[in-house]
Amino acid sequence: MSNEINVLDFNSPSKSIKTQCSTCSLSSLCLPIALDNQDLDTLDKIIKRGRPIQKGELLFKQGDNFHAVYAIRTGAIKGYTVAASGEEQITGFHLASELIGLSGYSDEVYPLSAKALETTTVCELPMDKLETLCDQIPGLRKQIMRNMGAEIRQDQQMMLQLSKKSADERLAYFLLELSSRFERRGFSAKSFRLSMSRVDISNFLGLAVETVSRIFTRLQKNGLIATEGKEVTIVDMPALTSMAGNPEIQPICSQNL
Amino acid sequence: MSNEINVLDFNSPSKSIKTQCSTCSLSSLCLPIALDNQDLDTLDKIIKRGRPIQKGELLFKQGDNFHAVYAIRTGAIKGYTVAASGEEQITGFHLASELIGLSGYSDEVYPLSAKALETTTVCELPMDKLETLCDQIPGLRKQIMRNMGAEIRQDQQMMLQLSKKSADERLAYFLLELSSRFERRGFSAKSFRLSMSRVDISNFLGLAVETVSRIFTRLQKNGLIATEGKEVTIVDMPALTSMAGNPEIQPICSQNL
DNA sequence: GAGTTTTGTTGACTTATATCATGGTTTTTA
DNA sequence: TAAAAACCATGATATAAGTCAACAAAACTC
Repeated sequence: MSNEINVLDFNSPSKSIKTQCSTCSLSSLCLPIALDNQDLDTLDKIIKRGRPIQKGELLFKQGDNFHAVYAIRTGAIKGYTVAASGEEQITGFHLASELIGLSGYSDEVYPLSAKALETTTVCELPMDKLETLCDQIPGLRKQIMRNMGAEIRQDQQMMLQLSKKSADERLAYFLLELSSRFERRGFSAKSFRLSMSRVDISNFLGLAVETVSRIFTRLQKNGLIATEGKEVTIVDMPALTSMAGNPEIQPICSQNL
Repeated sequence: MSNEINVLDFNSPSKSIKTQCSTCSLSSLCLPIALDNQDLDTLDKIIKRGRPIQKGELLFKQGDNFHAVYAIRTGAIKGYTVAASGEEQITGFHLASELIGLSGYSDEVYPLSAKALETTTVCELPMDKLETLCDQIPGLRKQIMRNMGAEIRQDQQMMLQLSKKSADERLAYFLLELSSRFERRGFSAKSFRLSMSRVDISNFLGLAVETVSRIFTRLQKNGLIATEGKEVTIVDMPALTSMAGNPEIQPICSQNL
């Protein structure tokens, strides 16, 4: 079973484990970007590669003890917070090569839950080990702090979207932002699959599902996009961009959180 | 002039500088919380204490080269991002003992501007020096990462507010959150001065000024608060709390960003 | 692969909040 | 300290987006 192979990988000699990270197609996007071979090797040793988590399963739950951060290898994760009153707010969608969980750092517990949108595999970085490494490898510490900085920047960008932009602008922004993230990963910027439901999108954007649905329909009628279920094709990129109101889409950064 | 005295302080022998941090009334809230005397001393040496900045002055500007983070000693700062389209979004108000600027870490430039809401004094922590210290003092590194984690958590909390809560709930939340931050600093939780304008509040909360104004008036009529200009007194704390919809106000953390 | 559940679309109607307009305060500046 | 500017309050009106309702189309499940 692949499960056992993973476990074996984890316990095999460092050389073969190192191959894992250094041959990983995400290596230029994921954490090790600034690390030399020896540091990579050291990092490799602490990474746990477990069985894939299925759609709907939780990677961690709001309030859980903060014990690890996760790098997504394949699949997609949604992060969401639940208010005391029960309202849920999706705080972000996380794709392959992105890190999730660092916000647990401040409180020793995760302030959000993370749920798989499809079958997903992750690299688990246990905090106790990562802490030690951070103090040994300055490059790693920097990389992680950059990551956190990027998340702050992005969340604040989202605050602007939520409080100042119209429904149209928000959805256009959402599509463009996804497009740019797929492109960075070597996928098509024009055609991709939305792994999240319309409900998830509407929740994330602070809109009603019906509104999102209507905008999707209108975008199609106006020839800006084409959709077939969850498959989206951007037909008129300039028009979509102008509809988003000239957004700053991910202004260069080592990580898209 | 006080300006020169500050410069002198900065260049005086370490013992006297150390006194600065260790006698600072904010020391239990600010960065050094987890540091022993020797580490405190080391940290002290890199801190620049410049002249106060006046109301309306910028501490740094969006796009500026990221060269320092700032701990606020007295006064208040607003942080805000400006979209390409010109809309401004206030991302947070920062009070004494809080840190600002860490989000610049990811991009080498500040992704927001920071403007003084009143005359404000800050401790400047130059990044080049702070970087080095982070690699020498694990406690300092942890403290800063906690800080960043807290800011992420808080921004995501704000996303929920902006996308799921009514105008009433947002304003109630805002007042309670400020109240709790003042209390942590040893000030009254019931009575405090809003250093920001109604326009700033409305911008932060994603509302029109008029809406904020009306809610202030209504809260007074209903006996939940009393106001006199920018002075606010919370009269019926339970009612205000229930109006906010049982929010989680700052669930314990070493830093309020 | 028929039935059940979830997800998505569309229309009619409502509502919370924005906008516009005006006047009164407070603060700043000259 | 008078004039200007910025800030705050309140009413009347408009509108973007929410809610409710009904149905269509996927996606599970037994």
